Amino acid sequence: MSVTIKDVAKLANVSISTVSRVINNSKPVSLEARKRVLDAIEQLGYKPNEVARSLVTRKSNLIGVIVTDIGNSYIAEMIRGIEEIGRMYKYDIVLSSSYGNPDTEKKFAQLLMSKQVEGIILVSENDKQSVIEEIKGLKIPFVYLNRYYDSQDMPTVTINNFEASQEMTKYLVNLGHRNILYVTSNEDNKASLERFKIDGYKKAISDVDKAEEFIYSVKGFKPEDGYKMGDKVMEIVKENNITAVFCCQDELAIGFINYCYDNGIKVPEDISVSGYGDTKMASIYRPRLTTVKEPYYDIGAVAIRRIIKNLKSEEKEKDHIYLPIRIMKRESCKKI
Amino acid sequence: MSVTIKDVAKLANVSISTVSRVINNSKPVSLEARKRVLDAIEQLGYKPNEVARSLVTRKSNLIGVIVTDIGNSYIAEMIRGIEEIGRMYKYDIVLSSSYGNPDTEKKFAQLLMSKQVEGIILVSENDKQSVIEEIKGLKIPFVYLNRYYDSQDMPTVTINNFEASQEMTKYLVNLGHRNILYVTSNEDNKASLERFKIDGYKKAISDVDKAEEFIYSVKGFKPEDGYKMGDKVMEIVKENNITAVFCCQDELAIGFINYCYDNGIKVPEDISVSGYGDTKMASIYRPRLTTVKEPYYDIGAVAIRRIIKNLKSEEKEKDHIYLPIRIMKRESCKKI
DNA sequence: TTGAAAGCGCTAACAG
DNA sequence: CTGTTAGCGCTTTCAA
Repeated sequence: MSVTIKDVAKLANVSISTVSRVINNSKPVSLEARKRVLDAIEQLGYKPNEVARSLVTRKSNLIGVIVTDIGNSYIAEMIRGIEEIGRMYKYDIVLSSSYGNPDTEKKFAQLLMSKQVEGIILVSENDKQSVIEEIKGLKIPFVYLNRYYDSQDMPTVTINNFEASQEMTKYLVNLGHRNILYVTSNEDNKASLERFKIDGYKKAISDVDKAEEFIYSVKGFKPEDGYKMGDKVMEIVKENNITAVFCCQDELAIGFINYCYDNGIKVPEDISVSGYGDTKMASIYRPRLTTVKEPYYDIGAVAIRRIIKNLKSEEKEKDHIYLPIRIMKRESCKKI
Repeated sequence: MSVTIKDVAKLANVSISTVSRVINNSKPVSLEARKRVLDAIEQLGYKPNEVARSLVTRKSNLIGVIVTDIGNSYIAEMIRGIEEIGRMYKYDIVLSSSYGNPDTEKKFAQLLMSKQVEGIILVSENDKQSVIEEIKGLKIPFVYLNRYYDSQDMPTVTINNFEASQEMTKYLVNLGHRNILYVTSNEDNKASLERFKIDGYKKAISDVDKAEEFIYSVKGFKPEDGYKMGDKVMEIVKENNITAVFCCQDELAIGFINYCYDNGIKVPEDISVSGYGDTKMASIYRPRLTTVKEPYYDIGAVAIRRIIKNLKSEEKEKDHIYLPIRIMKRESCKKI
């Protein structure tokens, strides 16, 4: 069997309490005893059993992370932030993928609870309030991350979508574009963040003479959806002399550029296209995608820092934390 | 505090042993008692404390996964496989990112041990034997996954790189290419899997009349590296009438195609380019990348299944498991 | 079929 | 400064 605190105590000729004390630096121990203990630990290769420790301290040093799908690069990026910062505070993360199913999200939350995780970060892509309620009921620190939907009075960390969208539109305007098509998705859902983005777009447009609003709504956020919308979008583009298409997500933008590529339409020569998110793809793809940088890594990092802070201080902070965005000026949008 | 087995026992008017028995179905319990217990559990919303359970059973139902960087899409894909299959067997995964540092890998292995993980999967990108030795010394089931380096007598799951490379080369030959440049990386390292891939390439070339070997070696595996090699590669291409470039990794291929894009060289019209891996990018990028599908999801899935099998049966299986590959015939390579 | 009791490995009073 | 002891919540003999 593996070596326990008892073995160390015996070898060092002290009681297990003393060993515990030196491991945790919880109480003064004579130099001499400490040395003997340390030697014994070294000699036996002793590692405290964290499970036993957790049982008594009720601290597992585990944070549960429930995500939709780690295959999404933006989620992977968030997890990087979560993991890296968590590590700094000696927290490990246990990962579960819900693949978007709210019931699975709930089930995982319960599962994680029974593993005694100290906090939960939920990266969701749906707007089911019931999941949030369930997790809130768990009475452990909790941060909710959702790229698509808004959740009232939830601890979360996001960007200011109104400003982000406005900024991007302004940038396009500065490039000389006047007829800019904003492609939105699921904007009918009241919880959708799209309403802020649309407002930001509208605001920017309304601030400019001779600029006109054009909004087109599609279903879905995937590259395929961006591809499929191609025909219709190009129709609108032609009818209205549109020179720039601002897509509400990078994936959509890339799908649309793929459509353009396949149909002999040159980006940005024939039309400028911008995205939103700055997923990994955006900078590797050609043409490099002009987009809004939503700082996924930082979002994850701040989320876990919040949880840890909460764990330490018991005091709740304000619910929303807004992180700054940046316009990534790349090749897919050109001056006209 | 949260409800414990005692509370359930009290409410159900039985001893805690009985409660334990019904939870675990470990011993017969009278129908009547069982019902009372079940009711009590229901009523109190009791969930067993897994930490306490682990302490006595020495089963944590946790598998430790150490990866280089979850930001690599192929690694994310492996993790998906690991997580999804692990879940089926009620295992949770705890994730650590080493960012390629061998010492960190070792440290995490120890950390995971103290959390009582039942097995470890290491997704590494270096060839440090010492890490493997360390983890082997932990005496828990362990699978080693490495896309770049070969590890003798390690439990692992891979593809047959010789065959994969041979297949791809054959495919290019069938497309009509005779002068095919194979771009390798780090081939000087004895542990590199490149030697198998190079051999596969050579074999395929030598099987064809009028086909000649061209091998170019670069440093690194990233898109940037693929980009940087562009000038030199195009020089070689021109000198030798090369019509196809077979890159040893997708990332390299994409970087190279980016170079081509930026320099007005059309792929596949001017030159065919193939990759290796079939990372997520390969099918989204334009032109869609012709490549070897290395089944990352399955690799992860099989890896954890091995661990679980091992846990159950104590018997060791053979060390290497080979998964089948596929040539993904897409747009970046054309017939000539 | 059931309950009492002994731990799993550790921390944290408490007494000295 | 140190040792003894009582648990943490649960599983598992052992007797009944």
